[in-house]
Formats: sequence, structure tokens, C-alpha cells
Amino acid sequence: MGNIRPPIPRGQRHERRSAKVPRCSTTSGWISPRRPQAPGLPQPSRHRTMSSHAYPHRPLLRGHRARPRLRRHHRPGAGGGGALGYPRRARHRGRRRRRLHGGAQRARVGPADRHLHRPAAARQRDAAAAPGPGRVGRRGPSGRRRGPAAGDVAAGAADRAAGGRRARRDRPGDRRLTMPERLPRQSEDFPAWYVEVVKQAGLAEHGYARGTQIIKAYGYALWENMQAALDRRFKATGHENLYFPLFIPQHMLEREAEHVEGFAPEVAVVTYGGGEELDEPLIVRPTSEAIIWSTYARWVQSYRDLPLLYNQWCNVVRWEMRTRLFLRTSEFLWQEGHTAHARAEEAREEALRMLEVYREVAEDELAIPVLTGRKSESEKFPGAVTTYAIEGLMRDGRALQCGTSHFLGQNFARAYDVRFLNAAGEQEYAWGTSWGFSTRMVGGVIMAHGDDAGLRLPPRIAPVQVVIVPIYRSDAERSEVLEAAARLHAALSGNGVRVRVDDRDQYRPGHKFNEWELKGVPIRIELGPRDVRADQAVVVPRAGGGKRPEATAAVIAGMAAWLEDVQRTLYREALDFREANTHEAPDLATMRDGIEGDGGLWVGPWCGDEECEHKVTEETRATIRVLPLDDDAAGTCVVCGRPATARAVWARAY
RNA sequence: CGGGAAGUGGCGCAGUUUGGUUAGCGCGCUGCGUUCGGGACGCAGAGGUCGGGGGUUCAAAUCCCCCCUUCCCGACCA
Repeated sequence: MGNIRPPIPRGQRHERRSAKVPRCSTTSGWISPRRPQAPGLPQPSRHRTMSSHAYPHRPLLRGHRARPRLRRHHRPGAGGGGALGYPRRARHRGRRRRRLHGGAQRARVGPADRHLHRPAAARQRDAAAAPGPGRVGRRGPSGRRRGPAAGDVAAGAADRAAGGRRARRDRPGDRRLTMPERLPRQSEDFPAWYVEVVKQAGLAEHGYARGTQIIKAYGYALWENMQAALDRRFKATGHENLYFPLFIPQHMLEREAEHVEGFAPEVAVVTYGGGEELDEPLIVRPTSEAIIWSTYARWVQSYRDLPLLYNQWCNVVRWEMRTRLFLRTSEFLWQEGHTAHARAEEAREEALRMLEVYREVAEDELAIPVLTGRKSESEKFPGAVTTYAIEGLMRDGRALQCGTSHFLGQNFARAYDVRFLNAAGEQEYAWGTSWGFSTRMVGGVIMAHGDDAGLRLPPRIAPVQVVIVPIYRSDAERSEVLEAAARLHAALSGNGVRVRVDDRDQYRPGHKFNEWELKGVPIRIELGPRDVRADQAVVVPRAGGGKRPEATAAVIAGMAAWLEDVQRTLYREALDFREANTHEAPDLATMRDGIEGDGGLWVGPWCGDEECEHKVTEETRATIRVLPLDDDAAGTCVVCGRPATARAVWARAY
């Protein structure tokens, strides 16, 4: 596959550039080009700043052609930082930059950077010089594209028989695709398969700003079904929804030390609004603990005000280095629950209760088996006492964190002064939890279940559960079949099945079969004249079975159960896959080889020392995904041989 | 931030090395017709600031300079 670009209409690309000066601008990091740095916050240095070229707040930035990047740590005396000190990462990057620039105490790094690289034109010349493979199309002698070449027919048939898709490469070794709707094979190039399936199934495409995404109707419908599954469980466990603002005054975020240190590098800040520089920059929320706990301070006086059990559905922004549709985007959608309690045990129970809600939704609704447990110190949420997580295994052998629930202790209550008078008449800090589940899980569903033909969606969350594809030749047949399809549609949808009739005239049935398989619809019904006459339909589940004719009455009566079969099959296959790819780690070397090979989950005793944890990560690029709660800590650490304090599950993760 | 690849109709690309008629091809799209049980075909059409800005030239998609954007790998990352 070549590069995959967001399909930006040229007109719009142009327009974007010549657009009117925006009323406010967002920059990454705590950067304001004309002002001294706001005190107290560390300066992240690893992110790019949007330049004045792309976002021309011209009146304010005139004369600042160079990138308006200010780096606190280039200044003398900045090393001590504010009261909160530096984030580790910022410090590290700082060292690196000083090397590059000969230690110059520069406040602004301008185009000098650029000269370190080869000019784009030169790079393009180099590329042009390299001979590429010839253009390949699936073309017969007549110049037609379609219609497999003679040799392909047998292969295609064999492929289909095996449940796979027809061979789609013209020559061995040619990785290019001839058609936008053909998918790369999952086994050959998983990342390419992922991007293509997301696009071709109509789930999402790239946005216009770096790392953003446009969630299309089909992808959003999938998310809405996940939302519904979560939301009704939140309500059932006593929570209410509310909404806090997108913008958070900068000072608010600074109060919890670990929290700000964890998030500072990936925060976006608004410094201009209404054409003027703001007195106090506004953070675009990366999460809402700061603003919510600030508010809880006003809401809580006595133990009678507790617990507070709130959730919000919203977007958050985190400036990420590398992004992938759904899995890691600069802006994403999620829910964040925030609760406050009078007693520690109660908060701890709440965190575990919501972890269980996440487990249930992942397994019962998304059909993704997950491991539950707590995170190691280095992986936990900044500001939490304990982070719990559910962790799933994707079909490429990498793990995906599917949801997190945090026991916050009194950390945020102390930072934001949330105190209450207890029954004994004493002032006490409240105990907190927070928990989140995001659109990332759309990516999880894709990667946990998808196959070479495309998505396979669990029926409980599939936007379309059943698609009816009518088949006909003449006009008479057409109306006969479409009438029968409409009757079937009415009957199924009357039973609560999400069903659609694909009556598009411009595509033939075969095309529709492939398209709906790509889109992961759990059950397809083929309905032709022969079926109508026999009062039957052909039923084709996306997972777990072949085609079979069924009497119309049976289709109507049996559909709910068949959908459940698909749901079960997907879960079963995912569970079998996980079990086949979960290994006991006897020692570091075995683990390294295994992870290097097929990936998977590697379980082994761990002494609890961060040094051992880092050593494994250095050697294998795997991290501790979870420390299962119920496992005993028998054995000795796979790294150092000391007695274990926990069993750890290791994997390379998304 | 380091390394690599790329920007030409909606999508995928050719053309750039060696500047020169009117910028091509496939898919998709529109209309009509024939088709329709596993990705149909014919005919006719529509659609392009060659990423942006400068420069060189009689002449620039093509040469030079600057800039922007995207993708991949690494570093980084809840």
C-alpha cells in the first residue's frame, strides 16, 4: 500500500489556507508567542506548535515568521522549574535539544531546525530516481479489468470454499491494490488492513488537522450502540449524566502535581480569543478531573451530600505524536465517570464495580474477552492511587486497553479541597473514583473480530443486524421479490431486529454480498424469485456457518436466536484465540522470542520492582498490561529471580 | 523530535530524469440500453488553481528556493 491520505477535496484544502483569520487559536503546549511563560507549569517540548502559516492569526503574529516556539528549559535557571518541577519527558527532550543546538540559550527555535533535514525537493528527486514497480492493473487482453484471469478462477473458488476471499493480487510480490474496495490481507499487513477496513467500511476517515478523525455515520452508529450499552448500566448502578465545559482555566489543572505532570505534554491550550490574547490561557480538557473536583468542592459540605455519582459523555483532546483512526486520535469521544465518596472502601468498591461494568460490556456486548486487573505504578493514571483496567487481545497478537477505572484515594480531594463534615463532626477529605471508556473500542471491535473479508460486528452492537439482498431479473420478478423483502423487513423489524433491505438497482447481488461482508453485518438474507415461490430465504451468517435455505416463518421466528449464535461465535473465536496466544513466561529470553514472534500475552511472576519492569520493556517492547487481581504471587521474578509480589501479564500494546 | 515515503479530477496512479501541441489512464460518478443466485457490460458524457508562494525561461506538472500537509518506522505515550 502506498500512503493513505485523508481525501481532502482540493477546493477545501485551498480554502483552508486562505480562510479568514480565526477568532481563536489553539496551540499545543503552554505557548504564547508574545508573552512571558505563565509560571508554575512545565514546558512540554516534544510537540509541534501549529505554525502561524497554517493558522494565521496574523495581526498578532506579524513578524513571527519563525515558529513561535518557546522552550522554558532553554533558559538559565529553568531547570528547577516551577513548584511542580518538570515532567520527566520534557527534561529528557530538553537535553536532546541542547545537544542539537550547541547549548544555545535560545528562547525560540526557528527555521534553523529545518536545515538539519534534506530539502523536500531533494528527497523527491531521490525518490524519483528509484525505479518503482510497473503499474499493475487487473486487466485482461481486452482491456477489461474485471473477470479473473484463467488461473484465478480455480484459486478463487478454492478461496471461497475455505471461507476466504478471492485472490486479488496480480502477481506475487505486488502489494499494491488495483481497487479501492479490495482489502489487504489481514495476515500479510495488519496495519494496512486496519486502515483500509476502517475507510472502506465507512467507519471513519482522517480529519483535516493532524491526528483528527471524521467519524462517519456507520462508525458513529456503532459507537452509539456501545454508548447505549454502557449508559443503561451506568444508570442501573445509580449514576446520572451531566456536562462540564470543554475549556478549563489553566491554573485549575496545576493543582494536582502528578496529574499535571502526566498530562502537560499532551495538552492543547487556547491562548487567543476574540482577536485578543487571553489573560489566562484555557486548557482544552484532556480529561475533566480538575474542573470536576474544583466544582465538587462547592457541592460537598457534609457526608449527607455524598456520594456524588456522575458521568459525562464528551470529547477530549490529547496531543498525540502518532495517531491511528479510533485507536489514538488527537480528539476522541468517551465517557468519564467521576464519583466522590465518604469512605475509602466505598470508593474502592465503586472503582471495581465500574471495572465490572466495563468487563460485562466488553464481553457480553462487544464479544471481546478481557482480562481484568490493576496497572503497575508506571502505567497507572496520573493522580490515581490504583488504576484498574480491562485488557483485550487483538488478532495481530497485540493487546488493547479497553477501559480503565481509577481509585483516586483522597488525592484530588486534597488538591481541590473537597472536604466534608463526617457524622462525628470532623472535617475529612472525600474519596474519589474516575472511569473512562472511549471510541478507541470501535478500533477494538474491528481488530478483535475482523477477517480478510472485512469487519465482523457483534450483533448486539451492529448498526445493521440483518441485511436483505433481493435478487431478480425482470421487472416482474423485481416487484415480486421486493414485495416479499418488504414483508420480511416489516416482520423482522417488528421483532426488534435492526434490518435493512438493499434495494439499490445499480449493483448486482454479488457486489452487495461483498460490500455487506466488508461492513460486518452479522446475517445476510438472500431473497430471489425461486425463494419467494418456495416461501423461503437463504440465510448467511457472517460468522460460524455457511449458506442455508430457511422457510420464511423460520426466518422470522429464528432470527433472534441466530443473531445470538453469531454473537456467541464471535466471542468464542476471540476467546479461543486469546487462549491459544496466552503463554506462561518461564524466563526473559523465552518471553522475548515469543513476543518477537507472534506476540500474544505472556504471564509470569514479577517482583514488583520498576527496574525489572523496564528491563522487560527494553528487551521486548512489551509492557505490563495488567496485574490480575485474583492471581497469587507464587514463584520468582522472571527477570531477577527474587520472590514475586504479583503475576504480571505482558504484551505489546496499542 | 530523528529517519523514510508522498502530494496531479471523488479514489488509485502515469507523466517530472531530458521544460515544448489541448495533462493522460483505471476505478468511481451522470444518462441511456442490455444485465442481475458471489465484486456485470456497451455507448455517450461530466469532472483538473498538477499542495501553496516566489523565482528562472519565449515557454514550467516538469528546473531552483521557501513553505504547508499527509502516511510509515523509531523515540514518546494513560
